[in-house]
Amino acid sequence: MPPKLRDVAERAGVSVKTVSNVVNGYVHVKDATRDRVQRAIDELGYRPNLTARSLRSGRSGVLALAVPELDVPYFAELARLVVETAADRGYTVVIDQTGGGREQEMVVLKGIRSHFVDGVLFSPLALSAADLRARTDRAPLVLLGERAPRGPDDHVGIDNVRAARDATEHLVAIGCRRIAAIGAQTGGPGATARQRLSGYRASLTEAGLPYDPDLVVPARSFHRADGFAAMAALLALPDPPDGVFCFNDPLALGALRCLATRGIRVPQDVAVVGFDDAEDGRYSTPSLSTIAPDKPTIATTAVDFLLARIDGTAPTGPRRTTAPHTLVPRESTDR
Amino acid sequence: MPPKLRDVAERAGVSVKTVSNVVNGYVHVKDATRDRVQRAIDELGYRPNLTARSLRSGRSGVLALAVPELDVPYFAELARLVVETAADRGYTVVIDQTGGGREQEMVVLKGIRSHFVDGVLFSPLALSAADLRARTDRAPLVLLGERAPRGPDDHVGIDNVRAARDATEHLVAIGCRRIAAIGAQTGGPGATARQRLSGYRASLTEAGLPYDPDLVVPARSFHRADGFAAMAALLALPDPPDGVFCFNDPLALGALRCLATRGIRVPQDVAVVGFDDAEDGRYSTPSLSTIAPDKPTIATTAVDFLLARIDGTAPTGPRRTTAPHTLVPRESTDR
DNA sequence: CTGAAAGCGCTTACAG
DNA sequence: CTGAAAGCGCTTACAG
Repeated sequence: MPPKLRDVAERAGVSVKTVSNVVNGYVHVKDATRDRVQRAIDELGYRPNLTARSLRSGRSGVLALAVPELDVPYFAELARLVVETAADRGYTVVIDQTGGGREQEMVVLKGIRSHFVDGVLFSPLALSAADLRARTDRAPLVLLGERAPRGPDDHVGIDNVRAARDATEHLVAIGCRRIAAIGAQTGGPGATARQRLSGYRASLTEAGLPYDPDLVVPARSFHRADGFAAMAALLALPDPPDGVFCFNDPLALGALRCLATRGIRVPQDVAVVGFDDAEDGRYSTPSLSTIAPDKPTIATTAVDFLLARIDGTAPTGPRRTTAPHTLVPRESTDR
Repeated sequence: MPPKLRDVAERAGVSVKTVSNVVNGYVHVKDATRDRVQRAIDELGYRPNLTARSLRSGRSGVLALAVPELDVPYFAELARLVVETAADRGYTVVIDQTGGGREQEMVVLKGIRSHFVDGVLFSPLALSAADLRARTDRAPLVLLGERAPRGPDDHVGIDNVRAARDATEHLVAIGCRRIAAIGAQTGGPGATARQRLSGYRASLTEAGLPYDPDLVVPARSFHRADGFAAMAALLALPDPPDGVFCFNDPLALGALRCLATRGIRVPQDVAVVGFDDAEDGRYSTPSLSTIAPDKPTIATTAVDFLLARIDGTAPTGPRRTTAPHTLVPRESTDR
C-alpha cells in the first residue's frame, strides 16, 4: 500500500488537514510544522492520490483533446503544442481520436468522459452547427478549426476564406490561369473545406478567371493518397490546370508526387500551393508553398479559453478568436 | 448537479447496489428489475462518475503512453495505433510528451501520475538500464523501442541490429562502396542509435568494406533539419559517400532534400535508405527506401502485455517480444 | 436475486 | 495556525 495523507500526518504528529495544507502549498503553516511534514513526506515517499483529490474537489487537472487523426501532421503538431501549453499550466491532456466520423464525434460531444476531464478541446470534422447546439453535456468546451456560425461555444480558428483567397491569388500572381482546387467536400458538413472552396472561388472572380467545376476535385480524406489520385484525375482532363490549390499539405505532397511520376515540372508546368505548413513541405522537392496558420497562437489561446471557462473567469457569451495566417512561398510556386 | 447512482435507485425503487449491478452488466438481475433501472437511467440521463469508480475500485481505465515527440511521424503513428488498440480494449490513453530528455523521462519513471493511470507504455530515449532498474513505482510498465538488456520490465521492440544490417546490406547489394551513417549518438545512452550503428558496422565488415569514422555523422535529434545538416557535412568530405543509411526517415528526407539542392542525383550518385517507414517517404521524390517495423504488432503486443500485467494474468518474469521488420526498397535505392 | 453499510483518500467548511 | 469530522459517488464484502 502506498502511503496516504494519514500516514504522513501520524509520522509528523499533525492532523491530515495540516499535511493537506503543506501538500497544496497553503501559506499559513508555521515553518517548523511545514518542515516536519515535508520530512515525513520525503521519508515515506508520499504522493497524493489524484483520483481521490479529483473526487473530492471536482477537478481532475485533465483536459481532453479530440482530433480526427494524430498522424495527420497538422493535428500532430497541434497536439504537441496543446500538450506543452497545458503542461505549462499544470494540466495533463488526454487525447481522443475520432477518425473524423460523425458517430465518434457525437460521442465526444455527449461527453462520455466528461466526468473525468475538466474540459474539452475539440476539433470536429463532421458535426453540424445543430449538433453543437443540441449538446447537453455541461463540461467546458472549446472548438478548434471550423468556424461554427453563431454556435454557443468558444472557438479558435483562422480565416479560412481569406487564407484560401491568399493561396489562390498567389497562383494568379505568378501567372496561373487554369487553377484547380483539391479537397472539396460538398455533401455533409465539412465547414473547413467549404470555406476554403469559397475563398478559392472568390479569388477567381476577383481575378476575372472563369470557374470551371471540372477543376474542383473532391477528396474523401486529406491524405497524400487522396492528393495523388486527385492530381491524376486533373491530368487526365483535356485541358489540365497550370496551378493547383490543395486544401492541406498532405494533399499537396501527394499531388507533387503524382506530377513527379509523370515528369511534369513544378512550378514551370504546374504550380502547387498547400495549406497547414507541415514540416514535410519544407523539405520536399520541390519545397511546398503553403498557408501557415499560427499554430502556437491557436494552441495557447484555446487552452487559455478553456482554463478560463473551468475557472469561471471567462465572460458569459462565447469567445471567438481568429488566429493569423501567412502565405509561405517556396519552390513549388517559384517562377 | 448531475444525477448519481442514488437518484437512479430512488426513481427505480431499488437499492444502489442493484443499480450498480445493472450499470456494470452484472448478470444476476431479474429482467423486470433491469428494465426498470434502465428506464430510470435513461430518463435521468445518468452516467457513472468515473472518478468515484476509480477511487473505489482502484482502476481508472486509463493508460499512459509516454513518447519523446508526437510530431515525429513514427511516434504519431505509434500513438494512433496504441490509442486505437486501447479503445478496442475499453481503455483511454493519456499521452505524455517527454521531449526525449532524461529529466522528463525520470518524471515518467517516478510515476508522477501513476496514481491516476492503470499502467504505462513508455518509449524512453535517454534512460539507462540502471535508471530502469532503480525504479520504485509499482504501476505496471511496458517499454517500447530500445532493448533494455536484462531489464526488469516487459518490452516490445524490433531487432535494431539486424534491421540496420539489412539496410546497409541493401546498399552494398546495389553497388555502394562508401556508405555513410547518419544519426549516431555516441555520448549518453541512446541504445537505439547504438544498435543501429553496430548493425551498420557489422554489415560493412561482412562485406569486406573498411570502416571510416568520417562517414559516421552524429545527430542531436532525429529531424529533417539534422539530416540535412549531416548530409551537407558528408558532401564537404574530400571523398563523399555513394550511399547513406539514415537512422530514421526524417533524417533521410532531410538528406534527400540536401542532395536535391546540390543537384546530386539519387540513387545514381548517392543512394539513401531510411528507417521507420513513415508515410512521408512513400510520397517523396524520389520515394524513400526504408526499414518498416511492424507497427501494428508493436502497438497491439505492448497494449496486451500491459493489460495482462494490470489484470495480473501475466507471467512473473519480464516478457519480451521482437516484432518483425522488413526492408522496403523504393526509388532512393533503385539502381 | 437484492439491501444496508463501510470505505477508497482526499478536501473543506466549521470550530477553536 | 491547527484539529475533528463530514462527504465527494461509487463498489464490495456481508447478510439475507
